[in-house]
Amino acid sequence: MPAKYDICHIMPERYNTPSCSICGAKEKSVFCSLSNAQLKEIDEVKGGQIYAKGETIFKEGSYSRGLFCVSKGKIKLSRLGASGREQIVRFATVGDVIGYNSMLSKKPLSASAFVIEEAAICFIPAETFFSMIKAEPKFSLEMLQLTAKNWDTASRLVTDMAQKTSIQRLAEMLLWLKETFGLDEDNCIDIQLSREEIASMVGTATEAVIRLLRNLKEKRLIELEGKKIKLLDIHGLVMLADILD
Amino acid sequence: MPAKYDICHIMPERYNTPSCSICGAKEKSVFCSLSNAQLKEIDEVKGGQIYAKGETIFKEGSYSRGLFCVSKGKIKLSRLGASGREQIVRFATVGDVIGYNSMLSKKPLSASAFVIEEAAICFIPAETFFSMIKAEPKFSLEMLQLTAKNWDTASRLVTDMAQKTSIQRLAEMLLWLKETFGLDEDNCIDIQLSREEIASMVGTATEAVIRLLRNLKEKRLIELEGKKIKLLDIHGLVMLADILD
DNA sequence: CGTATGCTTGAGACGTATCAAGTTCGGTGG
DNA sequence: CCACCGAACTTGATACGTCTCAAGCATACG
Repeated sequence: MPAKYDICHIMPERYNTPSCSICGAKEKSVFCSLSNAQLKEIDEVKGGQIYAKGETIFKEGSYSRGLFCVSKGKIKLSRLGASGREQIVRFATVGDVIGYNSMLSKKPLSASAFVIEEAAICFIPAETFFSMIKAEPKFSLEMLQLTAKNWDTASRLVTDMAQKTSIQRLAEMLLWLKETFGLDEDNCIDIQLSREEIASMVGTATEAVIRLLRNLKEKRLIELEGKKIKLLDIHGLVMLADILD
Repeated sequence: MPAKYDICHIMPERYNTPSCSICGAKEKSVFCSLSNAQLKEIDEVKGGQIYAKGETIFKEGSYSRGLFCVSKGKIKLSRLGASGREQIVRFATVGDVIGYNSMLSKKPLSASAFVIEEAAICFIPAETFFSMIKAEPKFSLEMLQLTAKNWDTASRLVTDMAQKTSIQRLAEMLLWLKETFGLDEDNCIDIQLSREEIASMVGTATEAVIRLLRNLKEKRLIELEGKKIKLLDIHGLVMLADILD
């Protein structure tokens, strides 16, 4: 894991932070309901930061006194299981906010955030967040809907993890990655993950992932070329993931 | 599954609903931050209902245009996996609110709610809820913290389901039940679940649960007497669940 | 060019699901 | 109150899936 800079969260701008009002992430994020004046207010207090691939944005167990907004890049959120194995619980990309859970509960962060693809991330202090909540009910609602959606996704994951076989989970995860990061012009999932990282999503061993990927390839559902995964038959993957055949 | 009454949610009072201001659930719930005037407002629009053991409060796939507040009783929230197997994702008891996720996202309910122990439940319409959010930022925050906590719990469950062996998951679930429902004077978990229901939590077959419970008994961590489960060695259960030995 | 890292393959052991009996429990009606 | 019935629970045997370990192979990088 290369960690080129050692960085803490409260930071001078190394990155020339774009104003929230022109940030591409705005429209896709919970902040879209805020007024320009309120966005200006955030601009004045936020910290911006560029993170290289592999860097840590925050670590499970520490505290967050604010929220991170992803302006660019791809992030994985994972936690350490009891045996020390990594479990990826969520991904974040442009427009997503992360790290707010700990700020809300005032409890330690329950997951770590690592950069998968170079990222630009802004940090908004808790006080600013809370004052927005007070001032703008629409924003409250937006945040509520977001957390509700997250808990929904997570509880769906619980069912999947508990009931599906590993190949079904793998199929499911590929579809999830497709939803989150999209496909490139070749129908390949637009993110590069190691087999180990895929294993940490599926909840299995890397060896198993390799065998299962080959299995999917033999079933002509996917095509493999290094780390690139091309989806040949999305419907087939859905069928497999849901035992609908 | 006895279903003595066929009931829809929008309901005349069959149950003499207690006023929110004197309801035992209030202090333990998100509503504690509301003023007496606001509670009165809820009183005027809410519907109250008694549910017998086994009854359905709402079903996965349908829509909720409000939120249910548990005034009394014990509820399980479960969803159907792809193979049609039940997966319990959460429990609710006095002071908990359920069914709000669908109201917020305007998407179908992602879980069903069944009564485990006779329950009294109030229904608060979405419009009232939203007006409270607008009027009372403290309440917004309370709700946010709640949904955040739920998503946290769920994501912890994901890791557990993916990584732990079934006996560890069982130990974990017993501890979870203890936290949720407490112990009676005999150190028995204060809820009666069938082996099948335990299986739906742990994510395994009922036969496996039986064998695993016996295993825990042989390890002198629990004692069994019918459906009652006595916890002999809580620390031991924690150790087992976390592989810390 | 050599070393490290990630990837791939194989063989064996373990855990868990499944199927097929039995047994006990709880409620109902005679 | 007892006998009966169905549901829930328990047990055993077997098969399958998956993890682990061990080794070999490809790839990336200095």
